[in-house]
Amino acid sequence: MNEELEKRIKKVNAKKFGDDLVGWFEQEMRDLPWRENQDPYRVWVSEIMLQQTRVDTVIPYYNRFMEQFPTVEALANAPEDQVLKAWEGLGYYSRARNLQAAVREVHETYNGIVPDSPKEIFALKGVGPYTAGAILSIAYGKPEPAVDGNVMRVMSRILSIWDDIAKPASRKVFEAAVRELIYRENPSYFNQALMELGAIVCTPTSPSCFLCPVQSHCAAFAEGSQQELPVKSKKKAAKTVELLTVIAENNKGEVLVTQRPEQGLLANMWEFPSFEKNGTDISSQMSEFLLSDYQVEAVITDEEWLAQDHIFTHLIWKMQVGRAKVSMADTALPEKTLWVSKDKIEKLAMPVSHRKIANRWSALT
DNA sequence: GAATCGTGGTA
DNA sequence: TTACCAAGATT
Repeated sequence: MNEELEKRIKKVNAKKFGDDLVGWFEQEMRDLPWRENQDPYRVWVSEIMLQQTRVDTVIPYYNRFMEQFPTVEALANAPEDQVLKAWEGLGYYSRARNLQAAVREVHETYNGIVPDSPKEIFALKGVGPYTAGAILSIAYGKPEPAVDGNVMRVMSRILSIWDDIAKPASRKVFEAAVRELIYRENPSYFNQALMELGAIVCTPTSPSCFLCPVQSHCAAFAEGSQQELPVKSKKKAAKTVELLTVIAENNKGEVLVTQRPEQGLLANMWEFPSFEKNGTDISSQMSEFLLSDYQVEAVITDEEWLAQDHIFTHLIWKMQVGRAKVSMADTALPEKTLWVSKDKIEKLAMPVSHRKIANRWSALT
């Protein structure tokens, strides 16, 4: 941290800043399910779900999840496919697998008690610097920084910090700043208030400075630079991949599905057989694919192909979905491949694009 | 340090 | 429509 910034931090009246911020939070905080109590497990689950995900999106998932897996023990003992299914639609599915792996470690190593030391919490799978600080402060009241995107935005304005917040190294600057300013009377509310302020008042575009409880402490407001902060570099555009996807039905009304590899994109999720398009003879590509990869003989039916896009952050799938009639192959299927009925396909965890395709297939009655 | 890893909402 | 955004972690 440079001396310039150190000087600005010293100039902030930390006591009054905390009083103003936490006082505002006590008045304005939203009534959210994970604020019901300070159960470390409940706090933990909420923080994992909230990673890169909006509050409104998380709420219904969180309520269902806590009903299904109310305790460390319940989640530790649950089948993994059930946990993944509970996560369906939330995205970043490694969060679900890492969470369960970490919960199992807490169950076995810590007798079901979420540890309260920075070193032990940080060592848990899926728990990084932000989440460790969030659990320590919110569940255990420890004065640890919890620096997320909100906190970087708010503090960049309060302290006029022009570091590029898209760069990983910048987080440390903000952690150091928060360490100096943290409200030791109530670290939990202080951290939550910084995030709440970022979500409600100190928004990315057109912040509502006129109703900000810490306006008088804000360097950016004083110099009129709140619209220019934080500095955030742009990310590169997503690549597009063209896929062919097949709804392959047998004569029992079942469809072929396969489970993705346990590493990488959409790990362990179920999907309809798909492959990268290579040319214009898509029907023949598809029957060759079914034969070579699944030992299934099929006739591509002569119906119109439907389009389904799947937009990721760094990737776009443009999918063309065809249907195939399989003359019942009693030969064994490859590993992690199944014939499933409409009832069964609902229970599998699928990414949104394939879930939409499944729903369209089911609607064909 | 840059790339990877989802999804739905919004300007 | 495009681009960006949202309580980040892992590789």
